[in-house]
Parts: sequence; C-alpha cells; structure tokens
Amino acid sequence: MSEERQPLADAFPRRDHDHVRCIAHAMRDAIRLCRARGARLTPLRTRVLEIVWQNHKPLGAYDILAVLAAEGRSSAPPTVYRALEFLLEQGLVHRLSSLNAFIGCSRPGHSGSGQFLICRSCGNAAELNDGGIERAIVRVAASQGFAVHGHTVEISGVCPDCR
Amino acid sequence: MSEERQPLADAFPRRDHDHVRCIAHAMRDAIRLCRARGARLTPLRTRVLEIVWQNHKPLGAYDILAVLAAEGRSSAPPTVYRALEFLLEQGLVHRLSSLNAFIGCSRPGHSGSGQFLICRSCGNAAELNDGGIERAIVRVAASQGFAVHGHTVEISGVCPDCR
DNA sequence: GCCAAAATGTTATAAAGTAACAATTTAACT
DNA sequence: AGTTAAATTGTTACTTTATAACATTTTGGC
Repeated sequence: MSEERQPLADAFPRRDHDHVRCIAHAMRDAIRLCRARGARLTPLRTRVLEIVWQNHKPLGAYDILAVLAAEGRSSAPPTVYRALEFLLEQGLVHRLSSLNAFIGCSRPGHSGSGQFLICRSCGNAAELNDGGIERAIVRVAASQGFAVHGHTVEISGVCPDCR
Repeated sequence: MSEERQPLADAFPRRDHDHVRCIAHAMRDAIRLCRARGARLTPLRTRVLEIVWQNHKPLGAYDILAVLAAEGRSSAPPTVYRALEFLLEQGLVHRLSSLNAFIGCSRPGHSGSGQFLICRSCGNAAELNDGGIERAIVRVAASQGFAVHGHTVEISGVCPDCR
C-alpha cells in the first residue's frame, strides 16, 4: 500500500532539520531493503550512498569521486558510476537529469519515478510522490494514445527557507 | 490568449503525417516571430532550426554539427551551441535534458516550459502544453511553500503508432 | 580449499558542453 | 559610400560527464 500524497508541508528540507536522522534513516532503510532482496550492499556502495546523503543537494558523480579519493580509496569514474548504477537499480538514489546529479531517495521501496523540487537559491532538492501530478500525466498521455512507462519531473524554483 | 489544453489526440506525430508542412510551418513561425522581435535569424541559425526540424526525433548537438560539417560549413561545437542558445532564448527549440537533445518547439511564441512525450520505440517526441499538469505542479509546490520558476517534464513511453 | 560469479580496479576513450580570443559580418551613423 | 561599434561566426583548446574493455580481487556455494 503506497500513500499517494505528501503530508502538507514537510517535503522540503528545512535549514534547521536534524540531518543526522535523515542519514541514519536512509541507511537503515537501505540495509533493510537490500537484505530483504538479497542485494549486496557492499562497503563501497554503502559509502557512496552515505556521501549522496551528506546533504540534500544533488551531487555530481565526480563530486562523489572526489570524496572517495580524499578518503584514500582507489577511485576512478567507473567505481562511482557502478555504485550509482546499483543504487539506482535498488531505488536508493535518483538521478536528476536537469542537473546531471544524484540524490538519495526519500521513499526507497516505493515504486514510481517521483517528482523533484529544486531550489535554485540554496541548491537543495526535495522528492515528491504526488498523485495529482501523476494522474495528470497519465490522463493527458492517454488522451494522446501514449502509454506511459516513466517520467522525469524536475521543478525549479525557490524553497520556503530561501524566500 | 493561450489555449490551455491540447486538442484531443493529435500531439504525437503520426507516421503518415505531412512533415513538409511541419517544417514549412515552423520556419514561417520562426521568421515571423524573429522579425516581430527584432531578433536576427541568420542563415546559420535558420539552417540549424531546419536541421532540428528534419524530423520529430530529438537531435543531439553533435548530430547537428555533423550535418553542418557534411554541408561543408566550417563547424565546431560552439557554432552549434551558440545557434541553439539563440533558438532556445527565442523559444524556437527546447532542450530535453533526459536525452541531452534538442527538438523544435511546436508552439513558438507561447510561454511555459511545455511537457514532452518521448517514444522509446521510434524515438519521436511530442510537445504538450497541458494545463492539468501545470496546475498539479503549481498546486503541490504551493503546498510545500515552494515558488515555481520552471519545470522539466519528460514522459517516456510508447507512442500510438508503435503500440 | 576450490570454483564460478560478482564486485572492484585500471586504462583509455567517448560524448556533451564551454572558455577565450580572433576574424568577419552587420547595423547605425555620418 | 565610408567608418565604426556591436553582433555574429570561426577557431583552438579545454572541462565535465559518462562508458568500454579488460585485469584483479573478493565473495558465496560447493
């Protein structure tokens, strides 16, 4: 049973939220999900997921690579892209194509591509899973005889804290 | 006055449509718009727009470059990117970030970012300007206290002809 | 412990996009 | 028409993003 709508005003990360909890929660979810699926969340993949979750700003693959390199792990682009590929397959991260960047999934285990609010002032991004947007998309596609398989919805603007 | 909704089932280009008319119409619109705005639709920019309009498949910048090169024009990436930048500013083409590719705008002169249906079978894409999707986006953003400035909506699936 | 499969390391390269400056063309003005 | 400043285009070099191909290491099942 997946909830279709967000609660009313808490999707966008506030400046003062307890981000340690975000990370802890994300990592717990990831471990639980991978265990349930028999997917191998290795140390490297775990670390890449932690790096992605270090804040709510979408992170480029080469930024992740720089962090790994700084930590002394041998590192080259395929290292990061392969870890990201795994995390994308498991629905633990999303790729924002308007930014060529990656962000942790806030609802791992739920289906759907999600929608993203991206603040052009602070750079933070929030994931939505809004039934209204999804219904509107499916409805207009159906009216064109088009069968929807997935969607990219990235909304640029200014977040509550930056206004 | 901009219409808010598409007619019922003609946004997606059919296999048998008269594409010569698409091109002619697009070029006429472009000339008219640029003249009205005092924007300089030079031969190079005109040619790039024609190339983008050669079919309904989003085209990469380097594909455009290859066509120009084959025609003997001296050409390097900045040539194409600058022409595309102009055409984007004038609202004559759109960039599809999920494909890193460009497509002619089907409603030049109208505002809004549009939404795109992209067939993963034939590669064709159609532009929508659907009020329902736009309202759903603005509504959920408002519920999060987020001010929308623009959006990227790219819907992947299978078009009527390919089904 | 041994083997096959999965994961990671490594080198090299492809694909997409931009910075900086030179040359040319255009428009505006005498 | 001739001059000049601005816009456009040409050119070289480079940055960023992503992948291919193959070697090595690690892991899980026997």
